[in-house]
Amino acid sequence: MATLLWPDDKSVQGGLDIMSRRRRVISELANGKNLAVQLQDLLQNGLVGNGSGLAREIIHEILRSFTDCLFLLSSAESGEVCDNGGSKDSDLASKKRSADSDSKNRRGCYKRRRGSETWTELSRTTEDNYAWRKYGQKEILNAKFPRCYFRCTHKHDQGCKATKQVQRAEDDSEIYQITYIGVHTCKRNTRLSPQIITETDPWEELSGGSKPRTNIGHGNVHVHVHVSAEVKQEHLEDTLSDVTENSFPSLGSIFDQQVLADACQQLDYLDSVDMDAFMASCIALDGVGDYCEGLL
DNA sequence: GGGATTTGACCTAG
DNA sequence: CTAGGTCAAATCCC
Repeated sequence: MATLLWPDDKSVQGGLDIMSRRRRVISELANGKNLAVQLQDLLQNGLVGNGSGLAREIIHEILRSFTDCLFLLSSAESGEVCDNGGSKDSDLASKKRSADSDSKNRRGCYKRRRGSETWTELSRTTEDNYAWRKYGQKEILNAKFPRCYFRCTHKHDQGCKATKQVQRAEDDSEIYQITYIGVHTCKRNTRLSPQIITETDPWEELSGGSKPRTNIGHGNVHVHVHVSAEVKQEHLEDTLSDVTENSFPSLGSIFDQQVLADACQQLDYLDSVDMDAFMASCIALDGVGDYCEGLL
């Protein structure tokens, strides 16, 4: 599914026309469907050799495909183009050069970006398959832990406006609430192959320390409905409700939440999955793709 | 030396 | 007025 070429920043920010968007959605869905079929074949033949790793890669691509489709569809619905921050200088160097009056007066000039392209995940890891650069940390009122602010590493070289905020959950400090704001418009070459979720202490990483600074991820499934194996079912259901009811209101009816929940859970438990159930999940996801395609 | 992080200042939205 | 989001100089680290 690496076949989807993300447009450059301008084309996204300027808004894709309906036909382009439609073509991309169809392309993504077709790709997802093909991958689901590949996965089905793979599973029918048994996961011998490195089949398990391959299956995992295919799964991640399928999930990413649906994620991208949802983004395309949701932004088409709302008609919004998140051009926030457009008033900001995008060129750090020129900002420095223009110095003094101008740049200093503009410091802090920004628009808050919380809009329809915002969603929240609960996860035991702060990592995902993107490269993030931390740009701030704030103590939040009545919050036990500070909130950390990340922007895409490619903000300047590719104009990617994606940001995320990471905050430890109050009640369960093992869980991180990750709010993603904006869609990645950078090219996907920064993404790594999916990897296994690790048990490292992400907060230690956030707070500095000797670990690598670039948050290039482990397999924190990049789908709105990410579920790490340890997150409880109610978290999953909350997230699903949030996604379908708030982020994609008119898409909500497409998804049988339980079907998706089961599917996602099965995908995360690949190692110990019941193959029949897993196959059913793949078919369910494939069905979602068919349904979307039918709508277009 | 260059890229990433830290952190106080700055600014806006509510 | 204040909480929260961002900037950017200083600092860290490879």
